[in-house]
Amino acid sequence: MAEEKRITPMAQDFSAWYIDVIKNADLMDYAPVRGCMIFKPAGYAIWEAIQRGLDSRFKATGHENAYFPMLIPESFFNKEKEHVEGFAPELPWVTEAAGEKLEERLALRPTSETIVGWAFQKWIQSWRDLPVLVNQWANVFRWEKRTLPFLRTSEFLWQEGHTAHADEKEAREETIRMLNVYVDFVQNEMALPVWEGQKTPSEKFAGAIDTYSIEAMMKDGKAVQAGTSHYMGTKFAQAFNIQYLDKDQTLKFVHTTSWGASTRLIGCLVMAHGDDKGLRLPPKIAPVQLVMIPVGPAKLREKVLARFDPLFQQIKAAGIRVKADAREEYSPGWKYNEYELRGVPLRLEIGPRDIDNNVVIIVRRDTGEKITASQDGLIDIINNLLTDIQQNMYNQALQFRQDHSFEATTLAELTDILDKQFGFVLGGWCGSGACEEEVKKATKATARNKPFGAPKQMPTCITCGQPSVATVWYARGY
RNA sequence: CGGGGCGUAGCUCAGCCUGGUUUAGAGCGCUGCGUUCGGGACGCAGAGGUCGGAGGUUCAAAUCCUCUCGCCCCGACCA
Repeated sequence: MAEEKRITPMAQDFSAWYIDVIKNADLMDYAPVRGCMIFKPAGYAIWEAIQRGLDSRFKATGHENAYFPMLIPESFFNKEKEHVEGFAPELPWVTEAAGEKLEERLALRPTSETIVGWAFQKWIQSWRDLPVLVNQWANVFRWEKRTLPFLRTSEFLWQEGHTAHADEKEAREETIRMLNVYVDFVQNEMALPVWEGQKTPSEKFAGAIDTYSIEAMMKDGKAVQAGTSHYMGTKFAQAFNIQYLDKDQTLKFVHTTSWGASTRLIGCLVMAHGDDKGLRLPPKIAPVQLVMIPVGPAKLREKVLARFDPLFQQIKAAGIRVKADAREEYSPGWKYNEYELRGVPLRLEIGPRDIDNNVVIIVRRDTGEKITASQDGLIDIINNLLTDIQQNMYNQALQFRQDHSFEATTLAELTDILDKQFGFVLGGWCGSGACEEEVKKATKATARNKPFGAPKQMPTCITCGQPSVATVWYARGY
């Protein structure tokens, strides 16, 4: 028997499990530079699916794609104090080109507020120029001390939306609109429930007035910020002098927003849906939704393929992302394991007996259930199954989140819950940074966000017992 | 940047402590041929290494010493 690809059980070592899954599912490879990674085709295909889902939503809300340069002059960062303090420590620099030292060194962008601000200043003169609604798909660099594939890498891919508006009201509406776009995408396509809410001041984006996030729960109970949306007020407008002449004939600063989601969504997908057999992809995201595998003895192979091929064409023509794997050098059993590892939602087997009975065998990745399905009306059966898997995966993730959501009224309770059960803990917060800091020191958990529509209002601060100004989710995060 | 682990075949590693029968090995993978094929098949024959790099010790270094580069995991910092 051949050596099996082995995945460390999730319960034994979650980190090892994660690395095993992404390696065995062939999503990535390590790169020669520390903290950088190669997106292999299977991993990049997931990113493309995410891009499609988000991009169509951005277009539908009136945004256009643009592209700004990756190199940003150092002086740009010094124009906004909080921004530079937030990002300076993790910037890689270009200091030399064509064999000569540069007069001003250039940062590899960690985000593009500065260079977008510079451009907006040139583009905006009149109230008629507003709003400006652009998005870019790009790579950015943040030299983090510690890296983890997809979740935290020195270079990552993302989209960043940047908008400029005439007033605060409009800009704030945009901020929440885009937050809701992320909610819609992640919940409906990635089958992941999230808590949308506002970040506490200490967790804000460097340079923002208000930061909002969506927080998803991984299977180790940790939180991942899966998307963010920021209201910048006029901070960047003042830093880059983005002013317009309003209808009342006075010069005014624009109000800007930015919002982003990155390739860490792929890590979310793995950690929130995966199991000990490997990846599980929700059908709407899965690059391959159905894999077809012919089975049976070699002498009957022609008979099988004679039905297999037209069936494949029929399924493909119906718009289902189907892959046929009729390779003879791998046994069916090997293929079953391989595609389970890769997270393909449905597997279809067809052999001589099935052909005689006018059926196929369909196996669900989410439940492992084997279904004998008639070849007549097969397309409807597949489509219904895909819909059902999508819903089931969401329900499973929601159930998991409910099972790992708690509430605490004291720091001792919070510590106890996080140590014994892991998950998200709802608690009150008095508004002081010191209390947040204390929670962090005691539990390594942070205030993830102040959720909209919290399940319950917690009246007193978990740390100091004073009346709370907000109810927050506390959790350890990635 | 601290702590730990590790660099030997494409991959996972053994060999190192105690230097010399090792002509550097194993399993998987890879190539060729044949047999198999309903849950990770098998036989036979092959290809593949300046033992991460640089110095040093020695008659002799994958093995001992020094330096260096890099990777992974765990902490402090972050999407």
